[in-house]
Amino acid sequence: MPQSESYLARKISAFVDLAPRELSYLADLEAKPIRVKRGKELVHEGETGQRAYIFQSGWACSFKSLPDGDRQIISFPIPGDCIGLRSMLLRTSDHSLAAVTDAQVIPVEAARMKQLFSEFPYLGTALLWATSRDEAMIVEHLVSLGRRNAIERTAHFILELHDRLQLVGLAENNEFDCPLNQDSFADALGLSAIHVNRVLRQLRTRKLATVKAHKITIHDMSALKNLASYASPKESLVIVR
Amino acid sequence: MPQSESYLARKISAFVDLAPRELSYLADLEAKPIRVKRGKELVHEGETGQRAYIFQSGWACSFKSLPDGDRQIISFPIPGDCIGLRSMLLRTSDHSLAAVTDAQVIPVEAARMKQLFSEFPYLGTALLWATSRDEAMIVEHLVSLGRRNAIERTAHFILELHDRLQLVGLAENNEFDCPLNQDSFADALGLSAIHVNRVLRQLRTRKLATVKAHKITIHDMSALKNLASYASPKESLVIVR
DNA sequence: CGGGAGCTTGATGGACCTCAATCCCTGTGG
DNA sequence: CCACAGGGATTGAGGTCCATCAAGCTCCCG
Repeated sequence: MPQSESYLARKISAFVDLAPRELSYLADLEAKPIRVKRGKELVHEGETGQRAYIFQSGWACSFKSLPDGDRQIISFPIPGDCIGLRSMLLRTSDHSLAAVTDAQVIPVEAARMKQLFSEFPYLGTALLWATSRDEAMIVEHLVSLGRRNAIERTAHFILELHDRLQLVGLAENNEFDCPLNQDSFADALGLSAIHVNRVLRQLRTRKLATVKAHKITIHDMSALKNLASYASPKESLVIVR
Repeated sequence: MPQSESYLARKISAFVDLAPRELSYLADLEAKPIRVKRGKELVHEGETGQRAYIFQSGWACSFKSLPDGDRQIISFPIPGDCIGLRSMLLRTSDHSLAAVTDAQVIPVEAARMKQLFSEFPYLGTALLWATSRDEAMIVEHLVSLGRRNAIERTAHFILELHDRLQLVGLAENNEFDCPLNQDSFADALGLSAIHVNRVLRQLRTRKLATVKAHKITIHDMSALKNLASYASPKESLVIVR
């Protein structure tokens, strides 16, 4: 998308007002995205030499692999997300990061990030806030895996995707593009792909949501939220300038 | 434990050298702990007005409750842990925090924390690093819930507890005190208490570990690690002073 | 000595996995 | 235009893991 404002700026601006200087610094930072092919592994688990990534277009997934070949997907970064801010403090990455679709990303070196925090502390705080929000979603994901059954878990996941995409303007009329196949769903939800299929069919049959052909449509938002016991995140940044 | 140095200082010092000024600031910060009774809920989900807590003694648990009464435990804060640093940026807390045993904690107001970060940035970074480490463990917990079966999950959990306690000197000879009952295990591991019981019996029978009467003993560390596909965290702080 | 919380064990059933086969769609080369 | 291949989606059958229900047990503490 050709745009005057990045997805990240849009996301942050939904909650706090950035000064023109901050916006232009951000625009400068995001000026030269790197193109990444679908399937490319940006970060490999255990790798050293951290950098953060700001996603401008495309989807990715962060995951951990187990010895038996299984993998658990932690989250799906989407445009506007800033990945790896936390693990910049750790010597080695605790998870892998791969592009799900062709994507454009901004790699941000640790030194650059330090500069951002010292020169634009409020912008830095806003970034931290945005990533804290993502961490909170990881916790919610953990709750899903621990205490929700397959259909609740799937419903919750769909609603979460919807809210995240809506925040950056990539969802409209309870509908959004989604490049994830049923294997990806399975690896995120801790289910088998086959069972994901059955669950999706059930959601379709019950006229709650349709997942197919790279597009997800939510037919009955309130029933779906009810099924998943889903509460929309309504946080806002608490630190004042 | 009567001590000249706090658990938090000990944990941080295991990885980075703090200056005497930083250590004394920390000691000052931790001078007046609050006593908390077993079962006391320090933070309630959805509550506003955040503060952080540094644990000096006792165990706690952070968890989220579901409408049907189930709960999922996110983590068990132990002495030396700093809780709620992340959620200080969010208006409302995304989870509850309750004391599992009688405990002593240091509540830290947002203003105080800001002061710490501006006056002792390196100490602040070290704190962030320590909490990042905890976040990484939450991710590992998520992987357990998604992709490990009951016995692997339980083994992994025990090993994680062991490593965390060892780091602050609360585990010796593959043995440590643990106030958690089987219900707590169940709520953390996403299992029923009954199944936890069977799994623990199996661990005992297979001479891997014994969990009983507030004490956990690991009999065969390498076999247990192998079963859980557990890798000890070996991070260190990457930012230099 | 009584009560209660937590632990233990058995039996049954359901949710979800695994294996296997078929089908559909899309892209590719002849 | 068609044949073909391959990834993904779909459906069925059978088995496993773990939840649930129900009951007794043990230990601690008043």
